[in-house]
Amino acid sequence: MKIGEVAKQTNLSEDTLRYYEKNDLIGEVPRENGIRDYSEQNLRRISFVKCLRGAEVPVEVIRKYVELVDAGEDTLPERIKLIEAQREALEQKLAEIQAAYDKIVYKINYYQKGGK
Amino acid sequence: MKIGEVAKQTNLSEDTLRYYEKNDLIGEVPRENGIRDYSEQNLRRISFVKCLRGAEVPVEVIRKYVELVDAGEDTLPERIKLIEAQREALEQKLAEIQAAYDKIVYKINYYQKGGK
DNA sequence: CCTTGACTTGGAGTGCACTCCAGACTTTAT
DNA sequence: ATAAAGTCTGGAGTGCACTCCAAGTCAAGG
Repeated sequence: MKIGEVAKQTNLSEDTLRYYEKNDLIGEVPRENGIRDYSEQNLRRISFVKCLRGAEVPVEVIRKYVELVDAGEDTLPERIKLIEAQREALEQKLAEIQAAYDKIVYKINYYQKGGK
Repeated sequence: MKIGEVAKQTNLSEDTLRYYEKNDLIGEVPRENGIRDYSEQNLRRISFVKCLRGAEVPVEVIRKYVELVDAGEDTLPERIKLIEAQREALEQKLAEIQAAYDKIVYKINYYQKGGK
């Protein structure tokens, strides 16, 4: 699948896809006459990356993670460590967003009851 | 309360506090001989701003909001509109982070059961 | 054959939210 | 009185994650 199609389907820009590739987030992308022809592999990784990026996991963290994956099985403990750290970070971010959300909902109710 | 103290208590840097002020996020800050002496008002607003920023609500949105607040009561409908939009944005972000979180937890379990 | 459109690269530019700094002033402690 | 610690301003610098661009290649249609 060529880059235009992938961009359309994932809702990522072509530039972003190239940027991810250049930063080793999606591994090797096969070419035909120099033109990218994304594999299923690539597509799965793109969707994984997109998901993590949606939660603002930094590019550098994702890069580190896929590097470990590609380095083979003996990186498992390290991978788990990395991913646990991210889990905690996400948990905290969830809590923070929830807090802001609550504050906002409270304000809406307050307003609608005719508060100052 | 002087800036150093505020910084310590809020865990924001002094630079960040000055930056927020310059960008009209916390309103007027009284001075004594040119030195900031934050009021209770100021402190409450700082904590509000900090909360929203923790959820990555853009500075510009917060600025707009406090501008409306300071403009008086007839901005209420507009305020509610703004805040509702943010509520939706936060809801979506919550969902995205939850999705990433789930994917990550899944991977951890997978790994710990001895997956590839 | 020639144009059109999708694709390539490397590198520069953008926007956001800080973050740091120089040089000056004040307040506090000795 | 003087040194040290805290604060001030304006402006420059940073890091991240894109985003845009120029100049070129390639394949398909008229």
